[in-house]
Amino acid sequence: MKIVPPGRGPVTLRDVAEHAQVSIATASNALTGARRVGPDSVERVLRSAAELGYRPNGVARSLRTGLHRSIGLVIPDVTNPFWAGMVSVIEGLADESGFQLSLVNTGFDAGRESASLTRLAGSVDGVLLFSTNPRATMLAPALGGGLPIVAVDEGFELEGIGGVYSDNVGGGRLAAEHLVDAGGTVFGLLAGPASLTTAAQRSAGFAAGLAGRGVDPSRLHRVTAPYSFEGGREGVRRMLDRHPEVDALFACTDNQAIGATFEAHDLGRLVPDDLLVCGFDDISWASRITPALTTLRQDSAGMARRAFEQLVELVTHGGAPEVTVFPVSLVERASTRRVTSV
Amino acid sequence: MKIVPPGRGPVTLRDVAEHAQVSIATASNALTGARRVGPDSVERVLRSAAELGYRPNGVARSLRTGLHRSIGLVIPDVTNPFWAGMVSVIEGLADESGFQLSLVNTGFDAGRESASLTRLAGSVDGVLLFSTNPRATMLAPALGGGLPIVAVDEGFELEGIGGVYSDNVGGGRLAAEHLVDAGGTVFGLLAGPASLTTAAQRSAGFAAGLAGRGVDPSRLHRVTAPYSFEGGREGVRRMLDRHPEVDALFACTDNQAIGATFEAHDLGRLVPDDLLVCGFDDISWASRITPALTTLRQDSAGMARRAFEQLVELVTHGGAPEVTVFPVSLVERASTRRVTSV
DNA sequence: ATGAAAGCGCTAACAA
DNA sequence: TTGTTAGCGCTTTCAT
Repeated sequence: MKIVPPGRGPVTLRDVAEHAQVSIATASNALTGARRVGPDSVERVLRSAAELGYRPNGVARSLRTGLHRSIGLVIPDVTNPFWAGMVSVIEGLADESGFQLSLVNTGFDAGRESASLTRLAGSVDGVLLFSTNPRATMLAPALGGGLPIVAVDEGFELEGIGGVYSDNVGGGRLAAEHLVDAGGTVFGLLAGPASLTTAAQRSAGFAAGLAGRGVDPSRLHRVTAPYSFEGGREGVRRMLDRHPEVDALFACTDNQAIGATFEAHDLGRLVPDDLLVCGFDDISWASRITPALTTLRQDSAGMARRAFEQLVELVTHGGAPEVTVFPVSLVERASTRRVTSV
Repeated sequence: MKIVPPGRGPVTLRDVAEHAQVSIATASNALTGARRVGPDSVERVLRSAAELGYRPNGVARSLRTGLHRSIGLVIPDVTNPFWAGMVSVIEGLADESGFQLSLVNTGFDAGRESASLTRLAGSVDGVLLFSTNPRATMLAPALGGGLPIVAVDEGFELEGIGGVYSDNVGGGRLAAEHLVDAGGTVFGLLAGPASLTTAAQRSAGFAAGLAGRGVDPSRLHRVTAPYSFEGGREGVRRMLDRHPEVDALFACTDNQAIGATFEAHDLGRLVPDDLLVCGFDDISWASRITPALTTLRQDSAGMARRAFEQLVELVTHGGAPEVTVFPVSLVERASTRRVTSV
């Protein structure tokens, strides 16, 4: 069982061919099934390969075929539970399909994003891009190579690449309507960095939703903060400092919403009684904290799957890039449910 | 600026050489600095390369040199904040050193772990293995290839591979002593799956610590549960169901401890007054929940850095594998601080 | 200091 | 159905 050849390194296709008494081409075809091979030969080749412990050299194969069976995953922050969940789903799918996953964590740095894209171009067949939305021109070099890209979650303003997004505008509107219905009168919007399309869209949807409910713009106060727990803490502090009359808060992200909830608590403001809070994402921690967080659920698993499948499609059959928008749904929990409700 | 050649694909070294009027070998050497090259040639080559937009083909280079400038990261669950944090640190270091990162998420499946190791063997220079601890024999094929491996966090019982671990036994002991000091009288141990070395070691340390404090073994009750929030919930339910007299709980993981805290709350047991709770890891959520969780802090960033550096050392200079053990420290918070303390 | 050429392991033309 | 052979793009002897 351990016939691993003498001194030298790994077994090559040539070794297998010799051992099976066929040409190297036949060995290759028997293994890959690229063209018909006599049943007897195929049998011998398979046996030899197993016996010698042959492992095809992927690098050589890549050099020859130009394919890598590998995709890149460019993400702003693995530490964020929302993205971590999607990474997990995508990794599972990639593994099933025999693709490797090259992970890049940009830390919201647009420079790293474009740099990694150019670097990945040489070693992956395509990339799933959770963009920090750098100007498209920065990415021209990477895209010039015709690297298939599917943008996910965070929008990416460029023609010719696929996209999988949530209905962020609709979600923002739902949040606004819900907060009004729950008894909010003065509204705080904890937006994300301006460069993030999700932040821009959710904010826009929120403002539109309030307007639709007849809320005067003067009753909407906006603050910008990073997409993180600490961002939420710090953001809400600024918000309540400047506008203590705010009694309903929409955060563009659950991370922020949770941070805001804790900070509000530390500032002596009870959620939901003194402050209604609504987040976005529905990460698992949203339902764990007290009070449980009302939020807009994104179908992250569905988006991850769709994005992966579309990328594989682009890579293997080279179809036309598509854009898919997933609906979001309101998940009502304690953070917007006042006991003293009407 | 856009002299990218006619119709065909990417610029090759040959193109650069021709443009610079030197041999292909000289072009290579000018670019990599492998051997001395006349200053004038080096100048021309560099200019040509820049002008043509030359990007070296990493695959071809790998085939020739046998190096990939890529490392594998095999982890049980990216979704777990503790591991996600380490992934983030490692990714940053890899990027700095010009290594790519191939991520594998095993989902605690030993089969996937060994399968991925064999697959990675062909495309990375080494791997950081957060093992689910399959029998070492399963991995023989992967290791036969002489693939450099550094085990991290979860121990891996095999000679000849590096390791970076926390002092899990010591941590377990500290937890025991602290819970005794905080007023615990009957102890619950929420252990992890038997296959995980961290679970085994922390449990052993905990039992030893109790014994050291003169606690009779009959006052220690043990339950096994997955390393997850839900595992913690479900585990503590079983625990309190069978042994309602338990008034101090040690969970092998913060995730479990937090789940346990919430479940205890739902069962009407106040933490810390009815139940002291101590976790392990010090993930960021530990200090966010109410009551804030007492836990054993691991130096995850330090471990990640050490592991990465050791792996790079093994890959580039092939030194001898080492084992490093990091100390852990008790972080005392509200979950073990009774108001009615002595 | 430079060039010519071999070849890493594999797949895909082209022949037979 | 099978074999022979030409490279994929690069690094690296071996000559010069």
